[in-house]
Amino acid sequence: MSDPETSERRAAILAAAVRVFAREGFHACRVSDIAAEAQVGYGLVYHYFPSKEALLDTIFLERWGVMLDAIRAIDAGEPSAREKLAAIASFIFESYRREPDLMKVIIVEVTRAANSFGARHLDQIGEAYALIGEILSEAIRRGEVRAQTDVRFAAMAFYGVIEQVLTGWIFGLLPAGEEHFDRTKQAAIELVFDGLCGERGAQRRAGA
Amino acid sequence: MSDPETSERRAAILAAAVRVFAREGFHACRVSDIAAEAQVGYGLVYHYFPSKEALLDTIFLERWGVMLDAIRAIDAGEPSAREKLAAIASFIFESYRREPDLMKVIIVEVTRAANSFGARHLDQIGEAYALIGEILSEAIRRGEVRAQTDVRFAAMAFYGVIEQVLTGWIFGLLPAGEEHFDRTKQAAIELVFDGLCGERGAQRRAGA
Amino acid sequence: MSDPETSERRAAILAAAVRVFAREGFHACRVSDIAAEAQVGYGLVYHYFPSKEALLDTIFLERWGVMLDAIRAIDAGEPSAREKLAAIASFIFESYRREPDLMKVIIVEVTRAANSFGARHLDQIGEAYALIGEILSEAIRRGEVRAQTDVRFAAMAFYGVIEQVLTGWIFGLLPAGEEHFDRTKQAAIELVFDGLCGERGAQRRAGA
Amino acid sequence: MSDPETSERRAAILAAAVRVFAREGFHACRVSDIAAEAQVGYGLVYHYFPSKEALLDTIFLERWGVMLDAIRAIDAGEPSAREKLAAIASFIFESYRREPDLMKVIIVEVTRAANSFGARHLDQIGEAYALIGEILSEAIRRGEVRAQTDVRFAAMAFYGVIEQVLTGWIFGLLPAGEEHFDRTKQAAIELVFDGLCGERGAQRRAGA
DNA sequence: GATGAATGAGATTTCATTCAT
DNA sequence: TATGAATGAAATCTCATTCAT
Repeated sequence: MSDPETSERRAAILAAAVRVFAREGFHACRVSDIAAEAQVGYGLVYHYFPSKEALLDTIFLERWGVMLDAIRAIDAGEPSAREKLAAIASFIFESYRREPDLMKVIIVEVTRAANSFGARHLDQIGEAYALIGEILSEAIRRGEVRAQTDVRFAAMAFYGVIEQVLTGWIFGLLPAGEEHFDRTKQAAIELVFDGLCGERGAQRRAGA
Repeated sequence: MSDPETSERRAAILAAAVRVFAREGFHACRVSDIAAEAQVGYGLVYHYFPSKEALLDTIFLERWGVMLDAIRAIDAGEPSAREKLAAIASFIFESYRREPDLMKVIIVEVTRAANSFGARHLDQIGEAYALIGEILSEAIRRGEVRAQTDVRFAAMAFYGVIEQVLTGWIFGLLPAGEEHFDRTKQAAIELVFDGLCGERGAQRRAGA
Repeated sequence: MSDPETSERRAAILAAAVRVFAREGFHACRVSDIAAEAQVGYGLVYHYFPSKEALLDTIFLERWGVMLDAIRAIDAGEPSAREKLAAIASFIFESYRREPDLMKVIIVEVTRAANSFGARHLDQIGEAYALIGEILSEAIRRGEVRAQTDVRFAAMAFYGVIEQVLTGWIFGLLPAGEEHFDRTKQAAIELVFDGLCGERGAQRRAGA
Repeated sequence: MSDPETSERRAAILAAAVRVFAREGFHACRVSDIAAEAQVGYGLVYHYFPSKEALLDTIFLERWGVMLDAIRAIDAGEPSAREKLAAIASFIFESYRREPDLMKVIIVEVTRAANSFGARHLDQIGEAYALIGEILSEAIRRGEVRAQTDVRFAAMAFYGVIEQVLTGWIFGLLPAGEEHFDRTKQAAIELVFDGLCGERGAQRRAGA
């Protein structure tokens, strides 16, 4: 109860920070905006977090950790690489559907911020690519995926497709309604596995 | 010669801004850093540009315009969609090879900056996706690409793969030596057209 | 026992404040540092003292009162001015030997702090000079000290010598080991009474 | 002219800082008070000085350097130790007469500030004592001063007498009018050389 | 054109103090 | 008594921008 890590107010500040970072951007917003959004005095923000940066670090680390765990669980649970990647894409798209602000903050403020937070959390970011890469390596061994595939490239490409779709949603360049999530997830998997002109993959799925 | 748009000093300031934005980030750097990099007094920056933001706007608009022109030219010149997209990927990778700082700035500071420059230049950014989308629409009509493909999605996915590779180079997560540019370009096209498990595409190219 | 003035915790807080003020300085330290040093919650500091300033006021007033009492007792008890001043110097040096932190705080944070605590406690500080001055006035009447001596000046000079020695110890500019206390006390009295070149005084004492 | 070290505005800021530090104390005053006193925007303070602390450092170092130079010159120029110390006392008292605020700042905020500026400038402060100590060592060799004198102690005591007189003036505990400077200087030298009861020294001077 | 001194709004952060428990 | 979460005034410092030269 008195553990500061589980304080309700702390959680409220974190949630407010997500909304404010998403709405105004990390650099454009002020700590007092976050405090106001959380309906607390802004001194309390500094009671729980040493700095504005620490807020974003905490948000990212917590969420990214959840994603890494999810990827590991998927890797352990699903049978084929195709289903694994589909599950990963599902998880990320579902994350966006449920918490678009959080995903926006992670992508816009961390994942591409090569000069600040991205550089700081490179290990965490790279870990995601590595996990996806391992799934692909295994798929090559099983014959699921072409042998000559560059695993590292393919992992990044797969993640790039997903992140770009998210970016499209964030910017309003791609329709984001409920009905699109599933279709887009399917399309992403199809693209990565079968390509734009691969009838075989399409047929295989049609027959299934 | 006396056209302020073509002044040598102006160009030096712009080039310096690219280097400094790439090195330190737009928010972290100071106008005086840019002036120092350009070896001019920082008052001169304000002689040529109304604000720090205008520098980044200018950098982005100029370069993005060149890219849009290139895409249009490629669209007009190449025979097949595959070759068109290959040429576009080539152009972008080549741009990075020649001017990595410039591309880093565009991707990191503009293209994903949903709350600031990205939002400001959404029309320009969207135009690129639209052009790629048109290439794909045409390809569907010609039967080059599966009919059921969601063109908007596919355009973003294609660009997402490219941007992610660039991001990998920027972060040092992907090997960036000279020899990788071509191979990666090929892999990107192959992935998008043939997918990870499409032998047909690979064979087709092997036979060519 | 239940008198808040004599509470054990209160005393612990006061003692902790002395250590912390001595170690970090009044301005540089935080109330929570004092509470941590006293091993109490920092709310308790405010239970016993109305403010951080009140802590220093209490420390100073308490100790300075002890010193004034001691001076008065010495004045009443010792026969000659020389012995009186020697006893005063002894008392102060002894105070530093036993409680260097306390004396450091009094000198550094109060006695010379012309814009804050020094000004606030000017009456108390001046009282010490006045008492010493009275001893010297009496000594002049008795012929112990030169008639033309400016008593106020001499009192301050005497105290100045003592305080400077303490400052030297505080800063580590003067050797502060046990063996130096007595020697320094003698030297201070000799200097004030006999000066640097007065053999007579030295001889007189040697003969005694 | 354009040397920032000799800028008029910079000098105005420094002079204003002296007045404000003297009037309100280093900790109690705000940088904006200094800027207002100097009649400049407070950004300019940071144009010339990196921090509020740097202002005090600069003030101290500049002035203390002048004093050390003066002491060295006096050491080289005067014949006897008595005259040397008299000249040093003169110089310091004269400094206070001409620039009481400056001397107040140096004594109150630096020379006794064991936890902040005093500690930072200990070398400079100690150098003054060392120079005075050398004068006394030489005086012992020449027989001017008792052989058994502890030089380090005596140097600090001498300086302590002077500083205490200054403190008395600062606090208004000692009369500070023009006519007192000379008398006090004489008294300080007499005290240190002849002591409170040394007729010999007094006679010697009376006869001179 | 070119410079950099000058400005001041505004941001982060600290920490003495209050107060509910 | 005792605690420490909560508050917010206030301080330092940064830096984009202006402007006199």
